[in-house]
Amino acid sequence: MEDSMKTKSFKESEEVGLRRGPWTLEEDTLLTNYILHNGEGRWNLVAKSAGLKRNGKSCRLRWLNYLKPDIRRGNLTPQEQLLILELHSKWGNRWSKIAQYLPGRTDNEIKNYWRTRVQKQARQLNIESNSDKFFDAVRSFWVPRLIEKMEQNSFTNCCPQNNNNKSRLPPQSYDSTSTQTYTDISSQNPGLSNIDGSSSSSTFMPDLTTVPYFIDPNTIIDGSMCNQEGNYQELGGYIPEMEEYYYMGNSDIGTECHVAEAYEDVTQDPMWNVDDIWQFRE
DNA sequence: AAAACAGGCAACCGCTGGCCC
DNA sequence: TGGGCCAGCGGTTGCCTGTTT
Repeated sequence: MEDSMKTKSFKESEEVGLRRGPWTLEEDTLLTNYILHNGEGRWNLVAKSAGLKRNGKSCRLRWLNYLKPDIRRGNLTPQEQLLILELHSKWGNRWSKIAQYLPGRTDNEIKNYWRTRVQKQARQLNIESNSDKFFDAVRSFWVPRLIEKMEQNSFTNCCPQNNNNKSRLPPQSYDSTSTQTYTDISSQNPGLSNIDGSSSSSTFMPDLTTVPYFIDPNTIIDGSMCNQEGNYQELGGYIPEMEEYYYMGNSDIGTECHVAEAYEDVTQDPMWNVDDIWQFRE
């Protein structure tokens, strides 16, 4: 970005007395209270009416990315990461479109995740993050590990008797040449067809009948989740085009619901081991 | 203990398209 | 039809914080 343009914008903001930079608690409160009482409406009007010295754009961004009550914060779950990988393979950098499939997550958050985590992994392999080679690497190594994490988390967090049992499932070894199959989510969700309208043939998604989606990190239990009242509910995701949630059925969970105390932060894990890196660097 | 560095993320920017007059 | 306004989008920047030296 040219400095001259930046300077111009900055001066323009200053000339009309608009604030920039990080939001204060007071500003957050003003904006939140105003929107809760009056709705979103026109953002420039919102900014003025709420008594904020911000432009409408800034208010909109702050509300949508931070203040909105249904925003989910915290690390992305393996399920969400899988979905992002899948959807990005279909749509590329269409962050807002991808965000529609991750309730409570913002396009900004997903974009940041991609740029900081995914592109970092690509750099480790010394390949372009949008290249076929990188997608191959993701399919062969990253996805299986995410699934492994999901299974481990599910196992760790389920069933009280298991929590007392120090043994763990043996780590599954995923061979990149294995015939493990992944079912295209688009075959079950019309809204997820490829951009060109075809059904996907090279997607990352595991079989939906075995993998839970949109697990709340704080309420995982054996492939299901507890609502705030502690009641069990099955996992699902929101399909914007159909304006409905889909659910992962066939769960033979008991009715007792236990909230997991901790959730392993899989986003910090390196997705490749040394062998993987050598294989893709040759 | 302090400086340097790196990573994460909130916030900004310009561009685009839709709507209205 | 064209100009102005606005919302939404994706790209980029820069600050803050944690880690390393």
